[in-house]
Amino acid sequence: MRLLPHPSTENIQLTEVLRALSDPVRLEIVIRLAAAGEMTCTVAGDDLGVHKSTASHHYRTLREAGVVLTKQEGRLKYMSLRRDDLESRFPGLLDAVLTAALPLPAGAHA
Amino acid sequence: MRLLPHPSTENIQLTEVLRALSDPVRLEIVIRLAAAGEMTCTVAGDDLGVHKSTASHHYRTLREAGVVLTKQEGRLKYMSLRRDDLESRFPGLLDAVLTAALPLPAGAHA
DNA sequence: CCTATAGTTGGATAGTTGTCAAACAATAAA
DNA sequence: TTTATTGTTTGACAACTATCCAACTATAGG
Repeated sequence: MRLLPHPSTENIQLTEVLRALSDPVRLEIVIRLAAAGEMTCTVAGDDLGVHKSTASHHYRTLREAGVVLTKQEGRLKYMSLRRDDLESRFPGLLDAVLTAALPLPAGAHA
Repeated sequence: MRLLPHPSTENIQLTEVLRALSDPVRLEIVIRLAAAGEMTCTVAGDDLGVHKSTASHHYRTLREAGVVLTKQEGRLKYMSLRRDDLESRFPGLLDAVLTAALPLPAGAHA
């Protein structure tokens, strides 16, 4: 099992995180990771409407911004949200973005 | 007093807000507005290290993203954060960004 | 070894962005 | 009316971005 290069928690920059999340394709990937937890690039990038190489660039952007953690096992690469790291660095930020991005669950009352 | 064109609250888009906030110069402007409330463009843009025309473009970006409200009085333009609009549209988002962007106040205990 | 799978890399391209400089517009004040 | 102030617009330009396609790498399985 190999870990790809990532920024350390204290080196995650706010503007880079915001920028990473500001692209609709990347935001969708983050939403999927939030809902399903760890998943391979293929699954995360399924039906995104972009070429696989484009998706690959987005994976890298998310990883380099410190939003996701990527580890390789065999020929698969697993991505997951760095929830704890982001929460400790920027409390409430990821939750606020996910709340804003997700449709309100059915049955939720205002 | 004239109001410049702004997106309505329900038309504020998450990705556009995130993108607007992802530039260091614009984030600094937002931080100043959060600290001092309404202020003129000149004051908001003082010592940003960019040309005034560059700052002007950033004002427009913030306005068009729905982050700030701009009204003209005489030859001055006053900008203010659309805190309530952003809070109702994306609860907790602006606060999380400001908390992340601001240095911890002296005397605050972890 | 051969083939399929998973994902990255590099090239090309079209569009966007941040920046400055210079000119402009609009209001206020002398 | 003339001048100063406030901010925008336009043009230019370099840098960056999102995208696709084709080629590539690496691992797994026959």
